Amino acid sequence: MGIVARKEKQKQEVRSLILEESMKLFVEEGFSKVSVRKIAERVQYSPTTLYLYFKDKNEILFYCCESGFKKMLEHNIALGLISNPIERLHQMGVNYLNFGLENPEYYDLMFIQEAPMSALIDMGAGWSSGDQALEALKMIVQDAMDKGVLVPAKVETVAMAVWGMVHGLVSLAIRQRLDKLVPAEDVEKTMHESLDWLLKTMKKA
Amino acid sequence: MGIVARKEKQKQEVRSLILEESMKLFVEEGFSKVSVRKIAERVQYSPTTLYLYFKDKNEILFYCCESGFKKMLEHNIALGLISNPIERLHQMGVNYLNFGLENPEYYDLMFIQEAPMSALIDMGAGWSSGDQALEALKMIVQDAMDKGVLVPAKVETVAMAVWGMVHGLVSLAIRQRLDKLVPAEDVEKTMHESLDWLLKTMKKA
DNA sequence: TTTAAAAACTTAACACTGTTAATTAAATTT
DNA sequence: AAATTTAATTAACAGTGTTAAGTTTTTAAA
Repeated sequence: MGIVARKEKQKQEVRSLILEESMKLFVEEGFSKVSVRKIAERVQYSPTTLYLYFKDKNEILFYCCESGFKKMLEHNIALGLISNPIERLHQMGVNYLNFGLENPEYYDLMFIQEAPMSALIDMGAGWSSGDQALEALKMIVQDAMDKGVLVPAKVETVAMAVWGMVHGLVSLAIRQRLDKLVPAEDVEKTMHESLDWLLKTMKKA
Repeated sequence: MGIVARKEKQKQEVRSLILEESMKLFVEEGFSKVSVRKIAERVQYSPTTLYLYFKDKNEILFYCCESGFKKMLEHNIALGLISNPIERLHQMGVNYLNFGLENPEYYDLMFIQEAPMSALIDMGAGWSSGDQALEALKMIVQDAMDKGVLVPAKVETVAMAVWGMVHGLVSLAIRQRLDKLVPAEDVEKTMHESLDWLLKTMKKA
């Protein structure tokens, strides 16, 4: 069955091509400007052909999202080198803020838009990439408590608090809300100060 | 010039009618389902007539947003009764979480969507309702520091941290992300635990 | 009161959007 | 070479925000 394998490979190549061009498009022009027709034009196929490779637009966005998580995880590779769990958590937060601010379009897709989650439900799949990131967060929090540098509490509660805050900061910044609290030029700095404040505050005295 | 005044009043009545029906529509059917044509049908005008009363759809959404803030401020009236600033801050956070969870469509518009902020820029107006809410937050934080129940820090930093966290929790919940961290039935409870944790943690020992 | 001007509203249209059904073209198997 | 399967396309539906041009209604002036 060498021929059927080759066919399958070709199909995968077209899929990859569609995803690649989709991502280029939405990094260049922004999430809201991405349309099926524009993607189709880029890959030199008719718009309806995309539906032979993906269920719908949401599914395409879902896979773009996955690639965003891959990008994010790359940012966190060096994290393992930091032994102090509080410092590691801090750096993880810094990386999160930076990723969000540097890749607002990806961030939007990964954590704000509902399209990828709708696709997830339709596909009956799991949020594997996201779960991986959350697992890493919980591990660090657990580790910090085990080593006694954090006041004991339910791990999920603290993880949710930390994630909530960094996500809150990034999403408010992306959506032009934080510049209502401090001048636009101070937003990024103050975001980092807020994160510093949280970690200093939650650190066991 | 009683006649010109009456005309102006009539015009305001049509404006109000449009806004009322818009809000009904988007509370009933959700933000994403609201369209100019649907609003027009409800108010029994042609779609293009709405453009005689509002610059564009964003402007309509902006005013709906304003009414959302009014709703939110009502929730916070009883707040003045609480004298302990930490407790007041805590209750403010609880109100925020509840408002978001109970009025996801309004919350979406007020803090997640970019449409109202775009309208703001186009109109050259200020975010008066939002500013009012943020001012209240800053006041409480300042008060808490003055009374020595909070570790001293820059007010904006702490205010941003607190807002960031509650917004993060609500927006992640609304967008179906928090149920990836804890089971769906525990989301609301854990959100409140996270808030409790933050306030307990930041409280001066 | 009739006529001219101004205001209010509508129809038609443009340029988009995601998506489906029917159809044609290409590749593969018989 | 013919039949069958696969791949891709065209046409179309139902919807979106918005603008320009035309119509009706109301007001002001002659």
